[in-house]
Amino acid sequence: MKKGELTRERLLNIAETGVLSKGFGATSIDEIIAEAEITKSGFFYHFKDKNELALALLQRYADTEAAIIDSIFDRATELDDDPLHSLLIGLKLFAEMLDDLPKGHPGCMVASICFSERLFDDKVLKLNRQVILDWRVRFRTKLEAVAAQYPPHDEVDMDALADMISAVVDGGIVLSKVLGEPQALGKQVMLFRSYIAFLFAPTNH
Amino acid sequence: MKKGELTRERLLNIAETGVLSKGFGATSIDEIIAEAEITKSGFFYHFKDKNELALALLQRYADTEAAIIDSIFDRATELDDDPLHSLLIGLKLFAEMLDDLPKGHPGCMVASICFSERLFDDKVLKLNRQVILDWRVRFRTKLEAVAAQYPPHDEVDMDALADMISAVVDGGIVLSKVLGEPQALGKQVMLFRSYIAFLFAPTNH
DNA sequence: TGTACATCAGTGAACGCGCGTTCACTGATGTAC
DNA sequence: TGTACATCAGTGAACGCGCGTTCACTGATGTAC
Repeated sequence: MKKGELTRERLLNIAETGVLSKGFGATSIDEIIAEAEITKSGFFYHFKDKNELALALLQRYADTEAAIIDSIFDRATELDDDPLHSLLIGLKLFAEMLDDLPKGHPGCMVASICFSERLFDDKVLKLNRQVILDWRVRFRTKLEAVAAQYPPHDEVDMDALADMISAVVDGGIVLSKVLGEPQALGKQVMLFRSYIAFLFAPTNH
Repeated sequence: MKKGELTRERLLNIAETGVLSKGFGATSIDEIIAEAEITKSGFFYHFKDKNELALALLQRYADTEAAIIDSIFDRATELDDDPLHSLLIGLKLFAEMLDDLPKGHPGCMVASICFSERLFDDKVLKLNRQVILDWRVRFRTKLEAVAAQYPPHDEVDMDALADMISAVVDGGIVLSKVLGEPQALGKQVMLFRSYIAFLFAPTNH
């Protein structure tokens, strides 16, 4: 990796922790460059303005999160190839991973951006939307595979059900942060898992 | 109501819509006073600084939300005094109310404050925590009444289950805002309701 | 292998605007005697 | 009923700081011939 890319990456790392803990508006460029030990003009060499920083930040965040989720659920499929069981295993692994983060999940970029909308241009807002929609597709596929084999015991909108994982994670992050209880997030994911288990439970016959 | 209280209330209303749509940091005093048609010093006559505004805003928000929730669930108890049925009715009424809000739920004050922590002093953060804990107690009581009569079919942490309504609402608000789908929030509440129905479903015997 | 030029990865100084906050003052309303 | 004073609900002007952004410049590295 070239020198410039390294600096850029360092700037993104510092910005990320700032944004996730304090929000985007409260994370100033001055603060980022102070920690990165670079001048302000150096920052603007890498990002033409703050919007471009937000875009890069969100993009990177979405990519790494997606990779983590995929690896977890791939592992779950390795352990059991039944769609329902592998989904339940995946959700448990996911919850455990969230619990193992030493200081709790650092917060969700999507929600963070969502609550300071006005500071961003259309590109950022569209990408934010896309991130949620990607999660929807990702889980919808799994849920449909489950539903094909285990008919659900309640009429549910599959898109909404797929979105529920995003909602529970985002809501769980809020809980964790506000209460100061890092394990709150993992517990919420386990409750969602419990719901999935009921919804698709095999009928005894 | 005296003249001063009226102005104060107007300031709070304007500030509230600002904070809920754009976040606290992005809602400036200049903007609030412009809409209220008052001078800046007039604003500082009512609130000694921006933190005091946040505190008043959060307090008022929590109170009115609590009143709405209580009236909905009181109504539900009127309709059916069985604890499970009344909870399910209450959740349905709640979801319908959320769907009927013309532009969707304006956003959650708690989450909004949560994502710009650093701008607030301890008082505000403590109150934010208290609001979540109040919701916990409120729902925990209902859930325990249900559990006493209908043993749950899964071992669940009652506090976490009570918190789940907060998580689902906050997460649902994020979904609604980011996707631009106002009905997303109501759907999430209905999914939570579906979970409650499974969890406490009477056993056929 | 040496020179000329281009690109990379920044520096340093300045700017202007918006923001929260302060402070001395004021006209209208309420209260005491 | 009239006067004196106090409180209420603000006004108007100024301040200083931090913020995002710009612009002219520069030393180090890479590339062409």
